[in-house]
Amino acid sequence: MSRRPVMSDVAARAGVSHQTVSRVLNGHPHVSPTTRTRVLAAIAELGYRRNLSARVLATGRSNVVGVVAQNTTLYGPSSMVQAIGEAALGADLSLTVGHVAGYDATAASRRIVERLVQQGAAGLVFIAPVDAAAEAMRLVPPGVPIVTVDGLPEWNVTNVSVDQFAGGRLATEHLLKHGHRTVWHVAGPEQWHGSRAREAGWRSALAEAGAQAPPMLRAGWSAASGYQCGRMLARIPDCTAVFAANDHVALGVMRALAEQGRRVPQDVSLIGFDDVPEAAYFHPALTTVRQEFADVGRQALRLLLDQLVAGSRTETSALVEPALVDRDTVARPPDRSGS
Amino acid sequence: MSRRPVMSDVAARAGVSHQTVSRVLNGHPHVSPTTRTRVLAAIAELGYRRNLSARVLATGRSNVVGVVAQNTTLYGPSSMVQAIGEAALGADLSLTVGHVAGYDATAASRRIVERLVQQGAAGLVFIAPVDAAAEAMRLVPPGVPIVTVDGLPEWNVTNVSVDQFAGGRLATEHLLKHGHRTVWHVAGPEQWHGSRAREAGWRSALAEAGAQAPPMLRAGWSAASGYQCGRMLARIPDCTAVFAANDHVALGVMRALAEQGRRVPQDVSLIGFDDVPEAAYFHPALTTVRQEFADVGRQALRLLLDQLVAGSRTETSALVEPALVDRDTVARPPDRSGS
DNA sequence: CGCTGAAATGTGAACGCAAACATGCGGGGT
DNA sequence: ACCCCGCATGTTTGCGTTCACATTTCAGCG
Repeated sequence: MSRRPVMSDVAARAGVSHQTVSRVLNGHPHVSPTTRTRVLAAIAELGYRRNLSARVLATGRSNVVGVVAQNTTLYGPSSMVQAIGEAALGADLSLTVGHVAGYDATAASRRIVERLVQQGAAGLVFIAPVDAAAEAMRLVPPGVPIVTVDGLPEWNVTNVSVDQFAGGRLATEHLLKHGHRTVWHVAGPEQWHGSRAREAGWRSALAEAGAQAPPMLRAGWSAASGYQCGRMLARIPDCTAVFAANDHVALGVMRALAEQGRRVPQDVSLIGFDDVPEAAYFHPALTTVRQEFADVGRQALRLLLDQLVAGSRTETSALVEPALVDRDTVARPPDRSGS
Repeated sequence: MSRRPVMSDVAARAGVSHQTVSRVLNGHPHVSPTTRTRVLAAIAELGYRRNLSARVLATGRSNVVGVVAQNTTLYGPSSMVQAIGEAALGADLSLTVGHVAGYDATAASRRIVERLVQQGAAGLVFIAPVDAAAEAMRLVPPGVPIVTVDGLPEWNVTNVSVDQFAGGRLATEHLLKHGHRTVWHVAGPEQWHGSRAREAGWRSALAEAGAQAPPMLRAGWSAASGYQCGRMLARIPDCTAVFAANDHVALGVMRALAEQGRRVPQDVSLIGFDDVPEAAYFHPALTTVRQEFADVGRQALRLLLDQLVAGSRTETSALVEPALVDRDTVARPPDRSGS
């Protein structure tokens, strides 16, 4: 018989009933040690694996949590997925990650959510830095707990994000503190909640210092788009301080600046966001605002777990504080007056 | 009733039998148009989703493929996972990704494989750039198709990888062609098959050109480790050409070189590997060997699909050719003789 | 007008497991 | 000696679906 062995095969081999096998498998009490070892031996000999579908069907419970993620090639999202994965393993949960492809995020998200729900996912984590996820979230049946990462407060679900507003302020204040009159901002894609929050933080810090906000440039998350913006900035003599959407954008800006002969940080100060591992090795080493992505992932899973045991959706939230990492790309502005 | 609706609920509502509902759901013939629309309406009204566990249990078939991946925060692995995910969505397969955490790769891989098998995965993709995966692979029951990515030929399973040996040769030859007497190599972690293959390619090209291989330095994949190696290299006046394990290592090397006042490419030529998106914006722009990760992912899924329809394991393999991307970090060696 | 057969629909079982309930067995208290 | 209780184990049922087969309906044809 080449068919995969089932519980009754094991039972027959061990000379017990299938229920005893079940008990051994689930660590139930009231199984004598000798029987247990006999059953275990039979399992090993047959190479038996229990059928999870049957188990889920019988119990009505599944310990798989679904993750809906997109842009998983980016450092942030991939770090979070990784962290969620590790945390899940620790909590004895299984993880199904749906990777939303780029072309049609809404349709793809839907399909993925549909699959996850049909699979009986016990809970869902949405890495939802853009609005596309919100719509797919509505497909989730009411009973299933949800946690969003980088979601919006008005979605009324448990959410965890880095406090990007605070991060934007931090970056801007740091530059201001060095004596820059104002700070330019190369923002990330406007669909991303994080970009908007950072922008708001930037404006807030500027306003608080009584500085006027220069026009904002719009980049993507890529070095390429940063480079484009950098070429513009390099032509603006007034521009002595730049807050970039993320580290890769900062890299692009830095490159463009260098090509135009503007030195960082002597002529222009620059600050990034994320603190990707290689940022410390840019030339010069990038001053940036660090996001603890792994921490976000862990908290997300913890909040999901809370809901799982509570048995219903709640709406607590967590904010992770970013931290400034001071390296070599921020200095005092060039002394224009020659004092 | 707050219980999730099941097929018979839909059937009752539509005034048909549960089997007719099933037929509609599965697109079977012999259902009259009017009944079909009635059933569809009932499904919509009730918000019915079919229970995938029950379906898998009944059919014995599952259309989920498992992916076992590690180091998913790295650009390469994450790109491949993403590509596999997109391809799977296109083939109407569901993907369960197990992310192996760093600390104990072997144990974690095992647990993940175990889960995937119990879940009834139809096939498995192992992103197996290190040996830890091989052991976990043995846990997979014989009937389940396997494809490895970056696996070893001696594992005797279908494998797809980038031809890293060719890549190593490509890089080395490119430097040699510019007149360098020899090429230094900062290698990646020796557990990774890719590192070893690149190293072999490097040695092969050197031997073919009659150049003597200088001692090899060992880095990780990180810019930090590249920096450490770069500090050594910067002190060696003979060293005019360096082939780095990957782009981030190259970045670290470049940084160390710059700190010691050795210019790239005037004093030292440098070549990376991978072509990460930001490599073009390093300063100077990095010459590198491009790996088409997405292509690898797609091919992996295609080969798995082939096995799925064939119904058994096969041992075909695919090799993806890397390509040299010529940018600004390679030049002729400095003219020592002063000619 | 009744017969044939295909189309449309229904019925019962099976998938592999766990939960609830049932049974047998032995030992301690009175 | 009796009963009761707790441990170890077996039996039955049901989870939600699909599959194989049974049944009904209805059109077409001799």
